[in-house]
Formats: sequence, structure tokens, C-alpha cells
Amino acid sequence: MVRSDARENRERILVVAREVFAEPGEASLNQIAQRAGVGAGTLYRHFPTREDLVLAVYQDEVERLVGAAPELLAANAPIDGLRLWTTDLVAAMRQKHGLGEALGQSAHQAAADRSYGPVMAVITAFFEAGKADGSIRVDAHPADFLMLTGALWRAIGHADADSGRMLELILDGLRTR
Amino acid sequence: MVRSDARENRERILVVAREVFAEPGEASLNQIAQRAGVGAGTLYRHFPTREDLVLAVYQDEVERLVGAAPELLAANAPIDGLRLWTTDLVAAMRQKHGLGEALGQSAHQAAADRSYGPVMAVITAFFEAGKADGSIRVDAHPADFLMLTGALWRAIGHADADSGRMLELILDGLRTR
DNA sequence: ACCTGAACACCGTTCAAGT
DNA sequence: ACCTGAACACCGTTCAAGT
Repeated sequence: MVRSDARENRERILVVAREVFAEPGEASLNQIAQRAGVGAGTLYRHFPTREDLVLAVYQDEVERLVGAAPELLAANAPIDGLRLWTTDLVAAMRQKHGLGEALGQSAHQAAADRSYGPVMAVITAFFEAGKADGSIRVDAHPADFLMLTGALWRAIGHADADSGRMLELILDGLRTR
Repeated sequence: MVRSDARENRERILVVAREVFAEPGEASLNQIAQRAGVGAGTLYRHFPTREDLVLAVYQDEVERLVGAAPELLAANAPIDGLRLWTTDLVAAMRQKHGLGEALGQSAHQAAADRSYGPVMAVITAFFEAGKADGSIRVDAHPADFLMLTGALWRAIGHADADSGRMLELILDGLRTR
């Protein structure tokens, strides 16, 4: 039985952690605990290690994005919905850049692996809608789109590349002509 | 004018740091200073930040490998020399895995960029020797070899891939037939 | 059953005092 | 001109005492 205060504390820590990780500079776990209004031991109880906390925030973010997809799909033309969703994804990954730096390469990989399925499911849903209404080429592959998108957010910090324009380029490749 | 004790201290710190980074687990800068027999302030004077130290060790390693190449080239058939050199490179990169985890993704990229030129020069030298004596295909590209080798050491920690066998496969692709 | 927050060992960093 | 090492503020982590 999980006590309600425990659940609330966990949620509050997660919210603060997401804010803090999005900010520039590092923050200590003690600071996060303080900002969340909980004792240091409470944070440690919920997230034994910094990595656990980072992973939980990451996971939360992916779930939020995946959960928002059906609404975008219902309210927009497939390609437009996909653009909106991918823009959100890239924005989230920009934050995760801050997260990813804190994560070891292996933990990072594990996190990416875990989110692969749900993310692919979302992309596939947009693709199928687009293929059904004739706006997306029938021979377009969701996996290719994900790979290109991955290259896109990997390029974010590096170059002065305009991610919006790059995304447009990728989306153009999907269109029927 | 650099005093000789300063140079010796720097060298000693670098040697200890290389050892320490190769060991499992983390080590504090204070511990490294102590093991190197210098005061904490001395380490800090030479390497203002942890990243500076990691980068210096990395740089040192690449220089050592590049410096050892001519000898290998002189004493072996081109393909054999290349195998020996690449094996050393992969072994060094395996250690660098420990280094790389400590480095931010951007600093890591910068370090890789800086070593690209010298490493390519070495590979090119082996290739030219091999093309001259007819053991390596004239249409083989050093850049391709480096890319495949990169994929090789990226796979090290991940899978149970036998890097020796993978290297042999790559080398076979270079041979004239 | 869970939380608080003082306490602990240790971290990176600084700087007065030495040579 | 450079080094030492005590000192400082702060870190992650623990745990007795509370509710």
C-alpha cells in the first residue's frame, strides 16, 4: 500500500527535477529535495541514485509525449500532426541533452531502447493515417523517419542547423507527389 | 620559462591519471594528486578542471600511438602492421571508454575531431605502403577503414563481439585478390 | 509506513605560507 | 616561479527521531 503523501512527494520531486534539469548548470540532489519541499532522505528513498531520478524524468517525458499523440492525430492532417509531434519530441530531446550528459553512455542507450517501441508506435500511427488519406507515400518507412529525426536532434547542439527547416526537408520526403 | 619540477609534476600527474582512469570506479582529483605525490593545488594549477585532465590523458595516448606507428610500419608487412596498430588503438579506446563517460558529449566530440587528422595520417601511411607492394587494393579508402574501426570499438562494451575477429574481417576487405 | 533534517565522510577548489 | 596542504563550502548518503 502506497501512502498518498509518498505518491505526492514522488510526483513533486519529479516535477522539480524536470524544471531543474532544463535549467543550465548543475543542481545537487539536496537542492532538488529542498526545492521540492522534502527531506533529503525522502528523495533518496524514492530515487536511490541520481541516475534513477534522471531516468524517471526521461521516462515521464516520453510517456507525456506518447500520450499527447492521439489528440494531435485527431485534430490535424497526418503530416501536420507529425510535424507538431516531432517538434515536441525534438524540444524534449533538447532538454534531455541536459539529462543525457548526466547519464552514462550505457544508461543512455538503455533509456533510448526502452522508449523505442512507444515512439515507433506513434510514428507508425501518423504514417498509417497519411497513407490512408493519400498524403504520405505508401513506401515510406517509420524506422527511416525515426533515424533521420534522431540525426536531427543529435545535430542540435553541434551546428547552427535550423531544426525546423531540417524537419521540413524530412517531411517533404514523405509526401506523395 | 617552465621549471623542471613543474614539468615533472605534470608528467607524474598524467601517468597516475592514466592508471586511475583505466581502473574501474571513480577517483577524486584529490586522490590522484595524493597518488602522484603532489599537493591538490599543484594538480589544479596544471589542470584547472577535470575535463582538462581527461583531455590531456586522451591527447597523450593518441600521440603515443601515432608516434609508435612508424616503427610498426618499418618492422611489418603493411597489413600486419595495420592490424597491430589498430589493435593498440582499440585497446586504448577501450580505456577511453572510461574517459569518455566522464567527458561531456561535446568535449568528447572535440577530442575526437582533434585526433582525426593524425590518426588518418597513420592509416593512410599503412595504406600507401600496402598499395605500393600490392597487398592492399588500390581502391581502398582510409576514411572507410577508420569508420569501420570506429564502429568496432563502439561495439566493444555493448555486445560480446570478438573485436579481433571483426578486425580480421575488415582487413580481409582491404586485401587484393 | 513514511518523512525530516542534522550529521558524516568526502568532494572540488582556494590560498596563505613556504622553498 | 612553483609547491604544499590546511581550510572552505558543498556534495551524496545515512539514520535516529518524529508523525
